[in-house]
Amino acid sequence: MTNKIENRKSEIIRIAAKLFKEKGYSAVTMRDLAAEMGIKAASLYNHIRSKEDILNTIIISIAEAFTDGMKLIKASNDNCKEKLRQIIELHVRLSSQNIYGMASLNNDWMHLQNQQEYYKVLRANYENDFRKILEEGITSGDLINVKPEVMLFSILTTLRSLYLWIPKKEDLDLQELSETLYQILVEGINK
Amino acid sequence: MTNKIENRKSEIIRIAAKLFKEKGYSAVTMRDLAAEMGIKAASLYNHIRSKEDILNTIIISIAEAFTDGMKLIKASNDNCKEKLRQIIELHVRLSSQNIYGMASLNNDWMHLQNQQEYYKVLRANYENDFRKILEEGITSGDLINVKPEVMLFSILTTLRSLYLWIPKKEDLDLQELSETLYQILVEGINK
DNA sequence: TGAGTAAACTAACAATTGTTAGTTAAATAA
DNA sequence: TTATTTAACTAACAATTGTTAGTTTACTCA
Repeated sequence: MTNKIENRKSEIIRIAAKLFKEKGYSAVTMRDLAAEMGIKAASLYNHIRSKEDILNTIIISIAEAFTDGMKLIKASNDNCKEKLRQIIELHVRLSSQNIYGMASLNNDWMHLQNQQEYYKVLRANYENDFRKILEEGITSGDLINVKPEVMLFSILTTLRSLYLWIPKKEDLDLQELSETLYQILVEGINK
Repeated sequence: MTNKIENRKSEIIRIAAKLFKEKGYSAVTMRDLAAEMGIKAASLYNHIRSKEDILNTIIISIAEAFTDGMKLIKASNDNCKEKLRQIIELHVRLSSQNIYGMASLNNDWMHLQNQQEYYKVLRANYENDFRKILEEGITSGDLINVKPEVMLFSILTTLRSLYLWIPKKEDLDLQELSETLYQILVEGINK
């Protein structure tokens, strides 16, 4: 059954993502990964094509999930601030579901070879969609008139770093986190 | 003269930091670095002790600069929001002065060996000082009553990622950037 | 001029890298 | 039972890694 192979492959990719988060893609050897799996390095190749193949799978699947999420938000008729709330929820959800993989997405995309250009297109499109939402908010008067590029940078880097922080809080309610982040990012911390 | 050695050593460290930013510490070989310097790999060792020595120098010097900056801010009698303004200015200044090195500080500290514990102490102290300033602001009623941990995470990750973004804007006035960031991070983007 | 030094070089090293080839043991399907 | 598949193994490879040893070139200063 292809199913069993896929399960084992998924397991390898999950463990690999964990190691990539701890040390970065380049510092993790196939022998490290194999040891963590309790097998020999050569055995990994029964399940995956190459080390880079693992990185491809990790990064592209998450990048496409963000693309899909943004597509839904874009298509809705909600106003700017409601869209921002949904973007925050999207990041909280995907980051909590891919705590390990988000590290590769943020820090190791430059080690992609075949898929690097595709990844960059997805990322650029995502940022453009995000920027447009902010610009609409400024135009409509919902948001303050500040350079949207700085807004985008500020909010997006916070959301992109969630993976570093979510696992530290076991008592964390994700919906509550989304709301707190909305408050801080959109309404500020000033009283 | 020690001066000439130091100059050449500084040059190596600067180029190394640039390469580390592009590919990460582990993916940069001593031959890559030498090629970028126009010399052979073995020649590097007339100036530096080891690859790790380069990383130590890059990371620790910046981490200590942040520690020094925070010490001054802590010691002042300014109120919470004024301290926040100064912290933002500190990050903008040090990030613009160390665009390459900030990447190592953020992403490659785990490859430190001798100095890793020292680095972690500096970082933990910095975060604690930052958190206390936020907690004082909440207590005094200057800031909204939201978990300081989430505030800290949100603001600090934005500031820590400045190095990714500052170089893209050549027309950027750093004082203006600090003010815009203060507005976004403290007062929010909601109108 | 001669001594000392800074900074490059060539050659080599032992260890580690990702990966392939071929084999074997156990589970599954006929 | 027999045949097939899954998933591990051993052994080895060519390339690359950080680093050392020893040498050479060119500049500085007494």
